[in-house]
Amino acid sequence: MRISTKGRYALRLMLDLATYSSGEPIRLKDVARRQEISEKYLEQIISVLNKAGYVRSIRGPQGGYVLQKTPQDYTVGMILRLTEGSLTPVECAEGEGGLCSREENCATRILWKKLDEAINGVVDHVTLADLMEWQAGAGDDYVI
Amino acid sequence: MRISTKGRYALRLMLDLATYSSGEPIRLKDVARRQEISEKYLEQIISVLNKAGYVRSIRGPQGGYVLQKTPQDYTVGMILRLTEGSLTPVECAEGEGGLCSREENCATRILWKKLDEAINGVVDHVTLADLMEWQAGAGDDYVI
DNA sequence: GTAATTCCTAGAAACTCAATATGAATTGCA
DNA sequence: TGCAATTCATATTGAGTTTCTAGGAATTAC
Repeated sequence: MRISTKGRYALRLMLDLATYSSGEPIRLKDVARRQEISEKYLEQIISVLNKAGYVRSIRGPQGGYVLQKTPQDYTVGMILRLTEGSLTPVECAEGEGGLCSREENCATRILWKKLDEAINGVVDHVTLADLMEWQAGAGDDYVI
Repeated sequence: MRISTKGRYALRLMLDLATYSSGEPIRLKDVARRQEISEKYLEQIISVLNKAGYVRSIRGPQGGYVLQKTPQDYTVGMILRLTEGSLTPVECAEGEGGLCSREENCATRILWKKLDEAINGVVDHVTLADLMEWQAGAGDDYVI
């Protein structure tokens, strides 16, 4: 039950854009160098974020990317779900059901729903702005 | 970030053994029929549970499996970790660290630790006995 | 001794992951 | 106007994982 590199890199990418934001567009090459991630792989990842309107791209020399909104407008859940797909641990735990004949009286489904809620409780309440604060060193005593 | 069928089947297998326990050993063939899971696949899964001492096997005719302990002695976390491997969402969030050069001031690591705690908070507090109760229909108003 | 069961190992088809490769499109600037 | 820097789009690939299936060996109640 691992978060893939795609989701993790997307998060670091967005956090990098937030951290090094200065009005000027930020080149992917610089993100790749700072985060030690392949630039080509980052291209694929940011393409998803771009199509979703999470970042704005400027082409050509002096081009790059900027965040579309402020860091507190992006939850970790938004970014992970976009790049990673659903975060629900079991398919039958999302939506209203109808996927499984065993659904009535299915004890494990109740379990998966609880697990889903616990995961959402974290990812939907932490924002890029929180990550920036934690980065500054105050992370250990932050409580959700 | 999905739980694989192996972990889910292991849980249903253990729950089935708990539910249909009667002193007599329970044949895998019956579990397979009730749970609609391939018997051959179940063999592989129960082999892990057997080696870990979670179930006891009786060979030969009238053979089968029985739970080694009572249902409240098995947490969902024990069963999933055994069959699924670690449940930690990102490798660097388990143990004491030393895996990553970026570790100091790594905001995302703090996030992954929080997510890990949230997941453990569910799986380490729900037992097979809880699942049995939920199966009986009282699931919806159960609160951890 | 036979049939019912568990036990063991190998293999295979499909899928996912984590990139890499190649080149086209766009555009600021000399 | 043309060059170079950047984003954009698509295809491919190698490794690994998942989810089984296959075949048979070992054990044992009757």
